[in-house]
Amino acid sequence: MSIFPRPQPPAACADCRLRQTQGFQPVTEEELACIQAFRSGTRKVAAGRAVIAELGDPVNLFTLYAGWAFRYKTLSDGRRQILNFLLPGDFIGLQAEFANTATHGVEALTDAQLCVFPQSGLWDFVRRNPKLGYDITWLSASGEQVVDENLVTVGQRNAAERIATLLIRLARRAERAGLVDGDGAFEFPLTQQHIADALGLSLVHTNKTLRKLTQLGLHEIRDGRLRIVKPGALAALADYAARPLRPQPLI
Amino acid sequence: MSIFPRPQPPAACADCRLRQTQGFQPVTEEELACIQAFRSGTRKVAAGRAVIAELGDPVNLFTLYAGWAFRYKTLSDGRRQILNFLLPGDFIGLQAEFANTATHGVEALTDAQLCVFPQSGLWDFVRRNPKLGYDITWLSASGEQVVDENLVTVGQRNAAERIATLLIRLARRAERAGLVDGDGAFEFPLTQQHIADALGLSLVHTNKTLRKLTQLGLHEIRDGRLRIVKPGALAALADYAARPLRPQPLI
DNA sequence: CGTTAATTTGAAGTTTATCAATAACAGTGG
DNA sequence: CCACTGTTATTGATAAACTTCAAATTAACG
Repeated sequence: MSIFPRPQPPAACADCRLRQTQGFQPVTEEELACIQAFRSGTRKVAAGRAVIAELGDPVNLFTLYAGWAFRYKTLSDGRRQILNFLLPGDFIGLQAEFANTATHGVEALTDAQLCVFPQSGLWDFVRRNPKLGYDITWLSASGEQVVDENLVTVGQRNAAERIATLLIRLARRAERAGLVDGDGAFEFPLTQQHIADALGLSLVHTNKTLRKLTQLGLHEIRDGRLRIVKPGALAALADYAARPLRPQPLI
Repeated sequence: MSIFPRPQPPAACADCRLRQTQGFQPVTEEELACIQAFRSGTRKVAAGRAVIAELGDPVNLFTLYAGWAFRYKTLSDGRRQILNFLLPGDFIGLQAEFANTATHGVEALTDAQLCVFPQSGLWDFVRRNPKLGYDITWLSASGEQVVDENLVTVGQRNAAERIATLLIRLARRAERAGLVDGDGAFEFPLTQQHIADALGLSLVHTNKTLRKLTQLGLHEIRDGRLRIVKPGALAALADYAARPLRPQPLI
């Protein structure tokens, strides 16, 4: 029995656990019905397995309901770049939808539960409910912002700054997703290899730098959980100006 | 008189020079009318001036009609990351729209001509014409793909590979935008500093690496124009698999 | 022309990668 | 419960890539 349960999405979207949190925008009854009608099912993906294969034609869109995942791209010689991490509520598969073929893979970082939507139904869904189409644009634009940030991090920051930036941003997003518990810690399923691949660093250098930050007392990783110990110091290192994360649409 | 004229957008969207090329998806009469009604004017921005200020509340969306621009973010100590380059037909300002405050700046790389749309009118525009809303999602998702690629480049490739990747991708996009002339060359307004800022390299190292590629005969930059001399060799260096660029929606 | 911006080059210094190995840990079957 | 096995984390040593500093050359422009 895991300490991090991964509940299956309920049959009725109205009972969605995520919608009961502050992290997501409210919807009308009618919108909820549209979303429910659009959803074709649910799926469980085990940790380490593909949600979307890096090559091949995707046929589904997903909303991550529980667990963690990440988007990545691989070069032909095996080098892998993690583009971003996905948390509950994130919408998956849009880029592929508009490229008609997957341009990146999505892998489950933990066991994950997903809501499934048929790719072929997207246009119809948007046509019937422009507001939800607008929400999808919102999600797409905000996904791009996350990647923008990551590009700045990888392009301009040194190793310590990169790690500080990653930790602090994940903590913010985990907070919005309601994953942070009473003592300020949250599940942190990334291995150092994931961190390295996300930040464009070697595994060894990632380890040494992470260790340095730990010894400075900036953060703690124990039992698969991360706690930010000195938010101010980490934020300074990351050149991070806190702005409140806004609730996001949930499809 | 410049060798690269920057025509002003015509009064009627029906006369749009861009729509006469193969690079963009066709629209119906009705859609064209919606776009025309959405457009609030045109604007000229001189090379080096801001299209969207990095801080502050943006009030407009734009389509780049002629000229080049780039999106960027700056850290508080001045380090700058160029997120991507913008070519004619690219839509500008979506991310800011959904963040309600600019999260990045957009600067004209050359003199630029733009079509202007009121930010506040976007929802109404989408509501009236879901198909065009869908197109905007398309543009947003495809913008994210470009940034995805750049993140892979900066995170995983070495200096020579980064430069090869940048040159080859810009050449592809320039081709789609109809900017490549008979002898396979196109306007290339980037300074080495821009290249460095886009690739996360120092100016000096960018110069030395660029020079090395030139001496290998892979490309030529002369009189502000770039010609790819050995596409195959450049593509191999960039681990680039050519896939035809699809026509994009044009708002 | 004269002035500023952009490019080019050499030399020295730092960061990060690579190599090689060990230690800690998690899960499995006996 | 323990040995076994594969994954993950840690550490030291060396090499390579890249940055920084400083300065000269070339190009662009009013």
